[in-house]
Amino acid sequence: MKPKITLKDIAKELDVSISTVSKALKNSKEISKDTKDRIKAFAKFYNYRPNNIALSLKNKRTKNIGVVIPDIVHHFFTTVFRGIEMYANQMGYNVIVCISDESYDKEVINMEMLANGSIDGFILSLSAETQRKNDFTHLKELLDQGIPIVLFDRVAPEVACDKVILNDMEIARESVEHLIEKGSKKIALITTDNYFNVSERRKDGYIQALKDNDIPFDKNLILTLPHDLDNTKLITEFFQKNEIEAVLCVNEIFAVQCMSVIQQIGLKIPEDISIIGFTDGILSRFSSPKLSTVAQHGEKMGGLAAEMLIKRMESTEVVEEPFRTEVIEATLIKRGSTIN
Amino acid sequence: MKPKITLKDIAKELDVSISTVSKALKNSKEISKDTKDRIKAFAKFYNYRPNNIALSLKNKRTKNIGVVIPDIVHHFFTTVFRGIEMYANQMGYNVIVCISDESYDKEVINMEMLANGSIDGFILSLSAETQRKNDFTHLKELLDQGIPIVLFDRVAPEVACDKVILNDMEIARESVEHLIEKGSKKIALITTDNYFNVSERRKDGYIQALKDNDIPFDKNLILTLPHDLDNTKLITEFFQKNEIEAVLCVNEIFAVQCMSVIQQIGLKIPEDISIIGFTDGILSRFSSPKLSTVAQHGEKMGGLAAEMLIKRMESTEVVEEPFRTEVIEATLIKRGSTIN
DNA sequence: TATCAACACGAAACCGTTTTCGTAAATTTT
DNA sequence: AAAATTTACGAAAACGGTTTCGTGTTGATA
Repeated sequence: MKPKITLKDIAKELDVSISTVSKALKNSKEISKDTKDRIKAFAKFYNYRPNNIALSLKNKRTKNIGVVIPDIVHHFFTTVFRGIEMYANQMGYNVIVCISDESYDKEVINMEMLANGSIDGFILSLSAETQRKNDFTHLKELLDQGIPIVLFDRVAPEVACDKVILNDMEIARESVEHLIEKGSKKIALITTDNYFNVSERRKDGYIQALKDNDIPFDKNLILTLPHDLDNTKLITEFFQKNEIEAVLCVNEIFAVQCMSVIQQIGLKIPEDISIIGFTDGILSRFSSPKLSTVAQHGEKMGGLAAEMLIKRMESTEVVEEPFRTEVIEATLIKRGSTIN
Repeated sequence: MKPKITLKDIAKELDVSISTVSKALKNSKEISKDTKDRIKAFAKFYNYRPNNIALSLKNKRTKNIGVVIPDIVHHFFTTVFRGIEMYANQMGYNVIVCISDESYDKEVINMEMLANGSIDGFILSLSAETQRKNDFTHLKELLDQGIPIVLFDRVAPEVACDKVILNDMEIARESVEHLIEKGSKKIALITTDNYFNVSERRKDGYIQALKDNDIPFDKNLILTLPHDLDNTKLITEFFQKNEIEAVLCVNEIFAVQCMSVIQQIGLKIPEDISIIGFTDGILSRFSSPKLSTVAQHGEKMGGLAAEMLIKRMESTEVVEEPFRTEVIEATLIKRGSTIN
């Protein structure tokens, strides 16, 4: 076992001072070529690398980004994370991940933990509970301490910081328009009450599309499901009770569950019922028929969030730039569940 | 903006020494109750929290774990990561993630980066390229420096460290046995050449099961596919060329692609052909019929890896414990793709 | 009353860097 | 030859903590 070598070790070994070693390795012209060569050779031989922790303490920056997401076993968050990691890595940053597990407390505790020097800034998506409580004091305090935050997807207007969101309402409207174009009038929305603002924005888009096309809004055509469970029974009842020609689901799991139920009932997709989901994950790509879905471009979103954060962290401007909210344009991918 | 407060700030303000403040906050009995109360009140009021970086430098431990995985947009790795994060968090550790993207260079660079003080230990799964090159000097060097490593799933015998693996061969054998029990003899294996040792172990199990049941091994019944692409054409050809009664796929994507092709051809699952996949992800749970699959218990694996790592990191034994290789028992989940 | 322990605190070292400043010695300028 | 400048390096402070080791002041003991 050969433990890491420090400047002090080199200094002692070569009988020079620590400062000389430090300067020599940084190629300072204060040091003679001779000495520099000796020191560099020695350092190289023993594979010297400066200690990140010491550097962090000295420089008051860690080159670490804290990422707090509600869940990692979830295609959308996974892709966003990938985007963050790739951009951050490229810029020489490391990423510390905490999973809030949709819990307010975990979100708060994790962020406070990391905020005490471990990271230079945060990227996060609010937990369900945080949205429900509408309590953002933890974020505000961090911002107050001068720690930059970028919020993505599940954001809150109450928090003054940079944000990256999806044009949820727009794309939901566009999706419903697509269904209407295919001749459907009785269009259902299957949604969740978990992700307040995102779901809300999608619902608004759904309603807007109906309005624009003079289709009366029927609240019975909206089904609100608990998240991620097996909702087969509820969905079956829903389809038996209502004559439905098309469905917009706020995620791909609901969508494939719908498809299953519909096919079970003996109806054909897309001939009898068309379906559109959200999240272009593997479920959408490998279902049969393939699911028309809203691609949320998670990687792009993550990349942009990281870019905004790093830009702010590295900014030397005395007067700070105003906060921006960037909108990622979602794409409706038309596949077999809406077209033949 | 109120910047973080330090011991020095408190000391100056209350006109005591830094050491007194430090001791008071740690409830040292060296300090009088009076002074302690004053200091604690002040610290509480200004929300004092010790700086993690300073602590790390002093204690020579960061309470950070480095996790290096080939890919995050992948159900299995995601669940393992979740297991790691949960256990680590509970034990007061944070997790720094790097994605090697199946690249040897990224794996090496990321690990060297983190090894210079940022983390106390690693949990990793080898990148495809690393396995191909069979070069583990980067791991050996880190171990040599006294940095503990736990390898999971994609491991290498050449590296002397703790490991957590799946009983791949056993469960593959068991899966094929299940297919044989259902009356199948012409059993195909659809595999990938990417993950050398894991795939190899599964293949061994497949062959073993055939041998145990006196079924001749036919190399034409093994289809090797490139990873994660749309292999519909290759699969279709494969099924047209060979009379197949059952299939074992080394992941769930191949399995649902198979199911698609088979249903397209007009055959019934499981009546005409049975299918078993690996990875109990959403694809398996939401396909129709539901896919029989090998649950790899990723969370458990991650939790165990984290437990082994933390145990070793926190061990104060002078003479180190011998390295262990723990085996996670996979479970074959029987669903509609093999039974009615 | 001299001795001694207990008490309550401060000084300083240390973790591993960077960086400012000071200063002998060598070299150049006048 | 004296003065000024350059060269090449070291001492020390700083980042924010912890911890060891004094030390002056009490109060108790002999």
